Amino acid sequence: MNIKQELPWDNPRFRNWVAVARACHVLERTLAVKLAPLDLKPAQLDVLMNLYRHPGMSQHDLARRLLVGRSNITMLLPQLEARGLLRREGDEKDKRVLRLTLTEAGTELLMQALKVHMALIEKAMSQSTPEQCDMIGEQMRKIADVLREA
Amino acid sequence: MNIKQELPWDNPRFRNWVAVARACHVLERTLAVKLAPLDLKPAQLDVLMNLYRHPGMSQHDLARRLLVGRSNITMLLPQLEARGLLRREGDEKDKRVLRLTLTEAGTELLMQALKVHMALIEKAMSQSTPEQCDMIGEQMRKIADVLREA
DNA sequence: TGTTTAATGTTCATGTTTGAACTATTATGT
DNA sequence: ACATAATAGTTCAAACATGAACATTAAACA
Repeated sequence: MNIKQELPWDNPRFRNWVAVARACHVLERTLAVKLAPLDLKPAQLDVLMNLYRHPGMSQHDLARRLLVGRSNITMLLPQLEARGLLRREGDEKDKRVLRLTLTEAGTELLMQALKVHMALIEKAMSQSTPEQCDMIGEQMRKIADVLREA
Repeated sequence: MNIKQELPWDNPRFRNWVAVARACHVLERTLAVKLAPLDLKPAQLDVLMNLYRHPGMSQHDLARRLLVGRSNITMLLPQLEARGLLRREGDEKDKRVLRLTLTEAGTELLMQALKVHMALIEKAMSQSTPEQCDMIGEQMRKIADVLREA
């Protein structure tokens, strides 16, 4: 039983990744608080953002983009649909799929939420130079790619 | 109604932060899968890690470190205690607080889990140079600091 | 064509997270 | 000392996420 392996805390990659995870966590929690006045949760904002950028998405596509299960989407959408923020319409060619689109009200609310989200991110990343910021984004995209193959 | 504000997707800080959040999400999900053989969830691993580094912590301190509510800790600990991974002992001086420490078995399991966690992080960050990696960690710590005051 | 396989979305049972109300204990202030 | 505040931990109900099993529809292929 070799307990005395090299401890991760001595490893820069480990320590630095822990910092990434913490920053993510803190920002997510802060965002939840700031979105509360709009009666919107971060997960719901993610839905609206994706529908704005990719109108006509299926629920399956949305689930894959959000990295959650399909059932999660099924549970999530009715609330938003009931609030008139999005529409679900059956696809003509493939009767299995439901096509998702934002309504006017959904777009409107999204824009308000984006102001909040944007302001928070601006504040968070205001310490980084544009070059640092771009480098971070580049590395993170690589990480996501590497892991999706894992 | 000025819908045509500058859209966040044109903003480098926004796009890059989205990449950070995605990378975090993917790594967390992957970690959950890889920890499954040890019958351990990421949240539980976080507990063990913190107790290893800060033996004798109170539940309140642990909750603050993990950025979760106190009740979460109350729900989380009994499972780990029942598995003999940690001990909860009342403080002598302040009868309100419970002091937490890892058992031998807890330390043992933690070491195994850390190997898994470490390997995953190594793989994820293998694309970054040490300088890039340190820079990322540094920026993320700044972000956490900035937001905790928000 | 007819049969098998795969894909989409839903349902449901399970486990997790959260915040508010509560108990017990300690600190503060008069 | 005594009343008031604050703190540590628990309980509980509600919100949320997850994965397996299911129904419906489409694709593959014999």
